[in-house]
Amino acid sequence: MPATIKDVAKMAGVSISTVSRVINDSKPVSPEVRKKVLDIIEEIGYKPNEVARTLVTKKSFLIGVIVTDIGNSYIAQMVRGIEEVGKMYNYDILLCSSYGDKETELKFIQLLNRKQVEGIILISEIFNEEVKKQFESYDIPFVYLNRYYSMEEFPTVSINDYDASYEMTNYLISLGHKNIIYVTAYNDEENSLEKLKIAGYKKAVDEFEQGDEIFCYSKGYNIEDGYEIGKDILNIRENYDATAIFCSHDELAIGLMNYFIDNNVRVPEDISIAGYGDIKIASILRPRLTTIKEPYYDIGAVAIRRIVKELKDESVDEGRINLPFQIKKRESCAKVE
Amino acid sequence: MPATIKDVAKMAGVSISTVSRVINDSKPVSPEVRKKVLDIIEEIGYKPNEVARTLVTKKSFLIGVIVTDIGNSYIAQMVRGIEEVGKMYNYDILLCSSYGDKETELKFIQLLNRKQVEGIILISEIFNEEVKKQFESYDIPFVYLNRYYSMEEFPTVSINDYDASYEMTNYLISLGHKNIIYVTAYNDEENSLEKLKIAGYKKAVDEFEQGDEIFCYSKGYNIEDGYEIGKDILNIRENYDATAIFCSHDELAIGLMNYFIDNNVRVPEDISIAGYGDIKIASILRPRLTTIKEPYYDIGAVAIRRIVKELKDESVDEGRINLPFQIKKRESCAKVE
DNA sequence: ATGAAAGCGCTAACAC
DNA sequence: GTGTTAGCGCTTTCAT
Repeated sequence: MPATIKDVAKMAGVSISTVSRVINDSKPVSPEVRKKVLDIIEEIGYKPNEVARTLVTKKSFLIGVIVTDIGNSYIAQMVRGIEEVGKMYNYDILLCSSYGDKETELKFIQLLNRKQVEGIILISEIFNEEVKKQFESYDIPFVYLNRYYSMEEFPTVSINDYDASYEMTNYLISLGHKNIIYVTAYNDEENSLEKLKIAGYKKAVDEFEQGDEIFCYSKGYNIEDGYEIGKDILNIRENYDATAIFCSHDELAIGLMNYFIDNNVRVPEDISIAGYGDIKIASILRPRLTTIKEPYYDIGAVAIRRIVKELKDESVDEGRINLPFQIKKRESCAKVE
Repeated sequence: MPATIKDVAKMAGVSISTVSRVINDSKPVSPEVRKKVLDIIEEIGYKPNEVARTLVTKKSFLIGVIVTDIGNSYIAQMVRGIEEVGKMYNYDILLCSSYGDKETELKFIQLLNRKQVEGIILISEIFNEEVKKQFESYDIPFVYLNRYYSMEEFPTVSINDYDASYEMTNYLISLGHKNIIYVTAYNDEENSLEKLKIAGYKKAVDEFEQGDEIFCYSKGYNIEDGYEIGKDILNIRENYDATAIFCSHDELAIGLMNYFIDNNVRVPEDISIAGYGDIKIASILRPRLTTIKEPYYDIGAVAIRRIVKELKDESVDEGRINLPFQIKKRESCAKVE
């Protein structure tokens, strides 16, 4: 059994309140007594029990983070941001993985509440409306992070996808590309962020007036999905005289690039490819992927910053916080000769 | 304020002990009373406070995990294994990042103890002897995971690096390679696992009798370090007539491959490259990297399994647990013509 | 089968 | 400046 505050008090010949005062610096204690207590603490290696402390102070210094899968590099980056900023305010991270399951997300929200976390950040990849009700019944700050879907009126932090998509398309146009294929798995889902991204792409193409809107639909947003549509893309390229591809996610672009390498299509000589996200691997690959940098680390950092603020009763910006994005111009996109 | 067990008791017209009994199924309760209590719980949405529970039961159902950086994909994989298996036993993960700092590792061990975690898994990349003393003063199960250094007598789980390195070298030899360069950042550090890996490489080369041991030293084990030694490697290749490179870590191999691509050296036509680890990106790159698969997910899974066992007072295998590895034969290594 | 009461380790009035 | 005491929300004897 580890030593308790009682043991310290007894050995130091003082009351437990005095011990509490010295370890918390909460009230003045005479220098001699303070030293005595500190010595005993050192001697027996006493460490305050944070659980007992939490029970009375109502402060657990714990933030619950529910992720889809920490194995996704962009999620890992977000968690890094959360963890690192959280630490600045003495908060620790309770990590749970939902693996994309609705019920699991819900269950973890409950569990984290029972564990008395002071706030929750949900990093999801699905649309789960029930999460709303769940949170309404609890009274702790939370932030909702989702790269694919938006949940209305939910505090979140991201980038302006419409602008980002618009800018990237314009960049491609500025390179001399006329017909640009937009690749997505969008399937008319109500809350999909793809709506915005597609709108941005369309706007740029419309304004340009010289090219067509061309869409190619993948099964999903993973590398394999990108690889699978490689053949379709090649056909579309012939039919529409397309010279560039704008993928709604880096993963799709990477899968596609691999398909091209495997089939002797040169990037960017034969075709240019742009992605969306700037996941870690995007700048490691050859050619390096031109893409939109979503600041994952910062998104996590701002998310927890918001929670900490709310916990301190400071004013918080309502709803969505948009962070700046960047167009990363790299070798996968070239000028049209 | 959330409802407490008292509220439930009052509303149900029973004592708090009875409520406790129904929520824990710890002792028989008459069906009518049970139903009444359950109804009230449902009605007011009562959720037991796990912190209060922990204070009396001494079970926090929390495992502390200290990582170097969750942004490293292999670490993320380990954490996945820990989290997923932990969940099977109702354990949650308290995640802390040390970013490779000795003092931070130590501080987190203390912090986690104060938070009453039931076990600790330390995923480190440095050699930190003080961790030993730290753990000796606490009395909770722990596992030490480190891809670079070994800590004697510490419970750990990994692969047999000597065997793995030996097998990979032999595989390269079987492909017809005579002179194989071994790339490492090994600098004579006492507890480096590189010792074992180098020994395995040497053994295979010695037994082969037809090639030379050739070493190339990088500054570190990261992608950039691999890229930086590209020029040296090319020189060594000329001088020693080397046809294959065995990198002590995938990251080095990837950096090197990028250097080659950037300098028009073809892999595997001009030179073969093998890595060590099988990090996520190894099988995404083109050519896909031949490497040794360290089962990161399983390593994490076994680590927490060990802790849970110890917590249940089941017998645990002492010290090191070695998991099987695999030689992943992919396109970065080819037969010598 | 149920309730009263002690106590987990700590903080925070409240006295003195 | 220091000690006494009442909880925090819960589990767990111990009676009944």
